[in-house]
Parts: sequence; C-alpha cells; structure tokens
Amino acid sequence: MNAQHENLSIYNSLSKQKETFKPITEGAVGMYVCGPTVYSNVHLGNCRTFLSFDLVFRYLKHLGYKVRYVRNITDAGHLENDGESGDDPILKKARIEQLEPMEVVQKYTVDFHSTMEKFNALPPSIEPTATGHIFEQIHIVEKILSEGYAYEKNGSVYFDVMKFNDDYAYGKLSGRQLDDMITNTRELAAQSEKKNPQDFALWKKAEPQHIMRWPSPWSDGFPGWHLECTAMSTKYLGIQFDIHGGGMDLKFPHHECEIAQAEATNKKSPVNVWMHANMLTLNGKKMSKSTGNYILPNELFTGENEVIGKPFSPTMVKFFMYQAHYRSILDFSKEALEASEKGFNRLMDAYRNAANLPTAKDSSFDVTGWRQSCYDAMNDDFNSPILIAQLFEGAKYINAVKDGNATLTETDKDQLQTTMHDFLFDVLGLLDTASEANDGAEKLTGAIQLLIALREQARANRDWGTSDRIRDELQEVGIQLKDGKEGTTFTLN
RNA sequence: GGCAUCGUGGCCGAGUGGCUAGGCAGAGGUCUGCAAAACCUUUUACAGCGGUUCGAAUCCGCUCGAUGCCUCCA
Repeated sequence: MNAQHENLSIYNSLSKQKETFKPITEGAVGMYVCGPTVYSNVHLGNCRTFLSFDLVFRYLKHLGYKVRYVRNITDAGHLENDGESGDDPILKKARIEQLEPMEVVQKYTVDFHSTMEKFNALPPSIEPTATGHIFEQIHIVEKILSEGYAYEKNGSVYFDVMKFNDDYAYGKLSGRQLDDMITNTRELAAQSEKKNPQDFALWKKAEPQHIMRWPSPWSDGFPGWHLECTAMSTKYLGIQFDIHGGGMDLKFPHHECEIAQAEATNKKSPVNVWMHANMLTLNGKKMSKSTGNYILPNELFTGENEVIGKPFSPTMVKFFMYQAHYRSILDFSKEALEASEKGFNRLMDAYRNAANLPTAKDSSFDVTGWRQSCYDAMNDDFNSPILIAQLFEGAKYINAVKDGNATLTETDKDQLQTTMHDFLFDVLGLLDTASEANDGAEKLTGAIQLLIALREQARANRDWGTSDRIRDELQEVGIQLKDGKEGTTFTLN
C-alpha cells in the first residue's frame, strides 16, 4: 500500500460531508457505478460520469487498493413512466431501427466500449448486464414481498414506500420527506395500480406486444429499473460495500429506491459512501438525449459538429473535464476547450523535457513537498483541478531547470519525473499523443527533418524566401516549426 | 409548488473566516534575419443588501439570478 492512502477523504452524498475513507476490508475496495442504458450512442455528458469514476478507480489502485469495480449495462429497458401507456426505450428504438432488441443492445454496447477505450478509461472488473441477472432480481422481489414491503397487483409487483417508511427512512439520500412528496406530487392520472404515487415497480407484467419478457411467479414480464442495480451490486460486492457512484440525476429516485430495496431485503444500509458526479452542460443546460441538447464523443473527435466545429482529441477532452471538480457542473464550449488545449500541450511539452534535465549538487526547490501537494489534492475528494494546478507548478520547475534558472539533484530529478508520470498517466489516465509514434509517423519525422535541414541551409545563405516558404507551407498543412536555441523542432497540429 | 445546488477577475475554473489557486486571453520581457513557438514576469475577483466577528468573498438571513431533481436520463 501507498502510505498516502491513510489521508484519503471522500464527500459522501448520504452524510453530506467529507469523510475519511476506510474500506470495509482493509486494503480492498468494492465500488459499484451505474452504467449506461444502451439504447443510443453515449453522449459526452454520460462520458463525464464514467470518466469521473475512472479517476476514482485509478487513484484507488494507485494508492495500492485492490479494487473490484462493478459497472452494469442496462439492457432491459424500462418504462418511461409508471402509467399503463409507458414505452420501453430499447423496444422503441428497436422499432425505429428495425432491429431485434438485443441487436440494439449489442450495437450501443460496442459503441460505449469503443468510446471508453478512446478516452483511455480502464474497463471495470465486472460489467454485468440486467438481462443476465433476472433470477437474482426475482429473488429480491420475493424477499421484499415476504418481508411485507411490496404488494402484487394484476401480475405486477410494487414497492410499498409508505410501509417501508414506517420502519426505515425513505428519502434520506435525496433529503426528501415522504410527507412533502405526497403533498407535492405531480401525478395527474389517478388510474394507477399503485397504492400510492411514490410506490415504484419491482416487477412489471408485460403487455402482449412487449418482446423482452421473462417468466416469474407473478407474470411474464420484466424487472423494474431500480432492481437491477440492487441485484448486481449485492451479488458481486456483498450486502454492504464501500462506494456506490453514479450521475447526480440518478440520486432520486434511482439511488433512493436502491437503498430502500436493499434495506427491505437485508435490513442493512447497503453502501458506506455514495458519490455523485455532476452534470456536463451545453449552452448552460444539461446534456440530455431526450431534449437533443448533447454532443456525441465521435462528433467532437472528428470536429463534425455544429456546436464546437473543431476536432479535439479524447485525451484533451478528458483533461478539460478534469480541470473541473467532479461535483461541480461543467459547461462545455469551444472557447473553454481551446484554452484548455493550449495548457495541456504546454504541460506535455514540459513533461517530455523532464527526462533530459541537467542535474546539480543542490535542488533550488522542494520536490518532496511538491509531490506531497499532488497527493493532498487527490486525497481531498479527488480534487483533480488542484492536482492539475500542481502539475503546472511541476512544469514550471522543469522549464526553469531547463533554462538554467534552477537546479535539481539527481534524486530530485527522478522524483519529479516519476511524479509527473504517475499523475499524468496512471492517475489521470491521459495519453501522450506525441509519443505514440507509429511507423508512418517515423517516416513523416524523417521527411520533416530533411525540410528543416534544407531550411537551415537556406537561412545560412540568407535566402529568406526559401526558408520562409518551407516554414509557412508546412504551417499550412498543420506542421509547425519551432526555432529554439538548440535548433529547430516541430509539432503536428 | 416541493427538495437541492450554484452565482469568483475578459473567459474557463479551484479554494478558503485573516496567508499567490491554476489554465486561457491581455500587458511587459528573453530569444529570433523577421516572425511564430517556447520560456520568464505581470494587471483585473469573489451577485446584491443586511447580520455575526477583531476580521467574511468564505458563517447566518433576505433579495435577485441560474441550474438540477420531483417523469426515462450519467
């Protein structure tokens, strides 16, 4: 274990404060994160949540924890509302696209995985699907029925929130009082099978046209949305586990219902630390599939979109997101991305220089203290913006040493370089795009070196026409020459 | 209507009861054939009004504004 693990504190949505993190089992962490519903391409807002928890996963691993990270795939689809005319988004999509429901699921699961890979997000330890855990879900419904916190009506089973609230507290995560919810309900149609509007479906009888259906003691039907997460989290992590994460918009009702289901089943609060990642907004409004206010990752990577209109690499986008704290709302704009991109390139340039720094007998700054401040940042509820600010400090040191304005001992140089590497690549999970040289890139490098040499010759002959032409025309195709003290280098834009 | 969050300098975005966030842009400088790039230095702040306090942008109240949830949503 890394000694730094003692100091990690995490903001717990349940207690509404930062708490020192102590896993149930020493040295091991169980973490569950609500994954996507695979009925369309993941948009960038979805990605932010998964990237936030990728950071958590990576940092916990960096601290030396053995982490079991479970993130589900919701492939069963759910009713859009609890009324009789509800429509399942996966079925709806299947109709529109003329596909089998499982074809829809497969198509968008592949898209999701490919997008996560582009972002260099680590795959979870287990990625269970809702349809693969129907039995487990049925067992939970049976248990809740036998405990008396659910009732059956016409082949469907509903969770009895009122009854549950007599013995436990419903609403403790989202800070809602059941009384307030009853007085302020927006439910319009009263022709529901439910005893109370707050009740939610555990099992739903399928209408004849409903294709995705499974047999159960109550009817041929399908499980309620909240049930899958309870089933899969407790199956793989135990009836009590360390961290449960998800997007802020899942706090109510989804996570509230998960707590209720788990408590009704096991009589224990299932999760020690609830973490909620905040929304990514576009034009000040939440990105959302249903409103159409969103941008897809691939549209951003290629630049083929009207909102941003310029390509940004996945690593760049990830860096941009990490410059804001995961609990803050972040607005997405071209201006903000461009500002971030310049800083990112500067940081990467400095990192590349770290390996070739001269060393001296003394160091003119406190590398150990700086390294500690990087850990302090991450230990303070995964504060990636502060961490990045510290990495910029590191870059400043590197540049100063490079320019002969500061000194480093051999040991400190190694520590500086290692720390930069660890946080940039292991913890933040960024990719050094410039160092991903493949065969084609090597050939290109050779060709550009030749042009640089020709330009040097022209400059030596004071043939500015030729030298400027080489420089300017390379610039036009996206290759920028940089004249420095030790000769000319280049970057690909 | 209910519950909750937020309002920081030209922009993005941290943090904090008294001590420089950081990035981008702007300004100045170093370098350069000229530039660009790079590097160094640097200006501008805490929505409004009250209150608590030796001291608040940071705590409390109110006002205004924005957002999220209350219906599928990361």
